[in-house]
Amino acid sequence: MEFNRERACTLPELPEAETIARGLDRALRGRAIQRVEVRRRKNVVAPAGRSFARVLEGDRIERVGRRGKYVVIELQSRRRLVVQLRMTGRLLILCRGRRPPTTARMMLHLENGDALCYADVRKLGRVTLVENGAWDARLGTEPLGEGFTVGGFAAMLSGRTTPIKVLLLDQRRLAGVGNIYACEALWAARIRPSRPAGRLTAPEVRRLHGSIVDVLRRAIELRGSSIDDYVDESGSEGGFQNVLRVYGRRGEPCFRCGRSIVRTVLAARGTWWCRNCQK
DNA sequence: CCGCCGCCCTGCTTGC
DNA sequence: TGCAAGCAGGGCGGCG
Repeated sequence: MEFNRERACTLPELPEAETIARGLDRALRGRAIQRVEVRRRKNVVAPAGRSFARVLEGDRIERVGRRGKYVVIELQSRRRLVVQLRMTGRLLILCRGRRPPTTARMMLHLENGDALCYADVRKLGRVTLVENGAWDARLGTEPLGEGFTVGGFAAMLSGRTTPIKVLLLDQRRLAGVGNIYACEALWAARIRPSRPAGRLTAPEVRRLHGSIVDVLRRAIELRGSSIDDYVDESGSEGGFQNVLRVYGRRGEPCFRCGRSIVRTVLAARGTWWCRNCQK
């Protein structure tokens, strides 16, 4: 593994969810679900009074997409499987006959003999079966969607005293940015993570908006960041961990000014930044 | 509406 | 060397 820095977890965020969703869409489009195996009930959520397995069996996967950090498996019945990977969740395609890992929590056995496996060492993730209607009402703007404008972003920050980094992590405002990409975007925009959100100047807001979009796009191109746990649907690591500018780099020189990167804690999250060039 | 805290979890790191 | 405690952290429910 090339990434060998101080311990900092990989949390599947928007670019990782996007990479997984694209891979699953290619592999699973049109496949029928023959049998559903729930290996750990707590990681699976069904609508009240419904059996998760019974509802899904016989349905067909129409496409796989993403919303924020969630992977969304859309079914022919108009139902959806919403997968929240949290810290260590993985969605893996197991080719016919391949044994699932011991951390497998849920399996969809498909008609061609392959299986989709939800695995999760720490058991914090969830697979939720959604019957119909909007499930994502509490999720905010998609940072790579048309709705994410400089003006909209400025309005989101306006009057808020919350540290800007805490606001970037709030999924009800912006859906998909997690700890890695919040740190990276703030470094790129030269903004101190603890700055009250509402006090950013207009040029800073514009810069940060651009950095968020840029960092997420580049991370998707490199198929996400793999630090501890993240792998895509085929078990391959991403490449963005090799181009991180601040995340996990405590004590190492800033790529811009050469000063030592520091780690502080903000809203109980490790925060890496440069004291000299992030103002 | 807002902010804060504890919980869920396991594995790695730290300290004695 | 061994073992226990501490830490990591996204989302959510509860509280003030």
